[in-house]
Amino acid sequence: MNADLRETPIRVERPSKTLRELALEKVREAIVEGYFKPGERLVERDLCAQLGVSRTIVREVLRHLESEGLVANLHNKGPIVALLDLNEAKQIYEIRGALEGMAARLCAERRDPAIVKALEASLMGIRFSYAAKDMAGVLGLTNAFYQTMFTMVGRHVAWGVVNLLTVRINHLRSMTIKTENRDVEGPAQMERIVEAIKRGDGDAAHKAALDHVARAAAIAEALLAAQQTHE
Amino acid sequence: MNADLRETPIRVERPSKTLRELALEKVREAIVEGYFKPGERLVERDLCAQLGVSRTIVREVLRHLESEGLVANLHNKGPIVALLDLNEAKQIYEIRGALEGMAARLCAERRDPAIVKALEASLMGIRFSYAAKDMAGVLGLTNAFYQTMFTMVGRHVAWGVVNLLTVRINHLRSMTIKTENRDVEGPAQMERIVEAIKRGDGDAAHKAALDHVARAAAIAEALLAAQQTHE
DNA sequence: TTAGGTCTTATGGTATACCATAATATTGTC
DNA sequence: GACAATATTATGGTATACCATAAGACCTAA
Repeated sequence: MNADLRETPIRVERPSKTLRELALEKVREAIVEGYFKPGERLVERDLCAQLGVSRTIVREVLRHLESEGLVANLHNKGPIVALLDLNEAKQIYEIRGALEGMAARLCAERRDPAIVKALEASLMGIRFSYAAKDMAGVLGLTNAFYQTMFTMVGRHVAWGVVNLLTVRINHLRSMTIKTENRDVEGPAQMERIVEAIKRGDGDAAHKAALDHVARAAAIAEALLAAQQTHE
Repeated sequence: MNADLRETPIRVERPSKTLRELALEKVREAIVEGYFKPGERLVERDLCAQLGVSRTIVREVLRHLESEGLVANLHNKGPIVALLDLNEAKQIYEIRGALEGMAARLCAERRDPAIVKALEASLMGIRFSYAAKDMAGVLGLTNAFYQTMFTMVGRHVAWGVVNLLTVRINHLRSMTIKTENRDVEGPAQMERIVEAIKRGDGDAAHKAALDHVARAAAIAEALLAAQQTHE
């Protein structure tokens, strides 16, 4: 079927999602949003009761999330929500820096006004969400910002990698975006990325992206350190 | 139990692997080694018969491999060994470049003779394997080379990412290492990485790592192009 | 009160059953 | 021989059963 027919109004709809797919989304979101906390046991029979599905579904969901790094399976403890120590968090920020820097550079070199427009739209939405104190919106739109960066230069594999890693530090991210002055500083840093992309400066875009992630990593490190001090 | 007792000689050994863990290793290896070919259907009942396990085990293994990107699950086709097109392969090489470049730089900056020694040992083994026409050895030791680079600077998360991606292009890699002159050129390029690390030159190590991956990507692209021409 | 032994329960590992639907094979008609 | 209709088989989706073992509760003796 050529491209012309792909969008035809008579096209048969994609089948509904399986129970397993729905359950996977639910559990992943419950972990990412903090409903299930790091270190918390994920007892199969409890999940069955909560989700209203069989153990087959639950086990398959757990296998998937294990592979994604969101769940850890310990031989004498059963599955738990994966913990994330400071060292791992730092490494994740570092990898993001390497890949987001690469994507920013490619965006700048592409010299496509559509990219700039899309990024500016996301950034505007981020500012708006901050103003409305909508932190879920801030996170979601920040994801959209980066997804735009990666996908508009055709890097969906790298986006997949970044996405998987970012999900693992979502709790940290939801903390860093709330720190004092981050509502101003964060968007300002992202604007520097966009400006560099706008003027086609690959090096500057790369550096701005690295700086932004490095700053977020520093804030996360301070938060984790404070958290351990208070315990 | 404090750290002193953790390494005690009376410590109880870790339990044997579950059937699922064993099956996962088998299927992953069968895919990576080419026993199951890209695009080939992975019929659950067939896998049960081949592995000698129940559908529960097989399904959980498939879920895991799906998450790793080695298996694709299509709604009207069932699970298949994931195909890899040229575009995705190129992106994987690019990501490897970004991360391996980062690791090489960190190795150089660490200025640790143990790193150089370990890398030289892997490289020697690679050369020896080439001489013995042991391609499995070449692949394995190349993995060891990079695993050393990442883990000796404490980047196990990045190594995990690179490993997952590399597994997806293993078939391509087993082809690129066999191309004419690659037995000389490959190790020579890797030696440039090691030399830069030895003299503590981060920029040079970074560049050498990027060059090496870029060259491998170019060879892979040529191979894929030739493959499509012959079809 | 503590420690050891015993009993009970919780839980993950693994297998199998059943169903719905898609795919394939077969049959009949033109 | 081609095509449509029908029957059969293959296959993934999902649930449940059963087991072994670990964890926890409880009891008893010192």
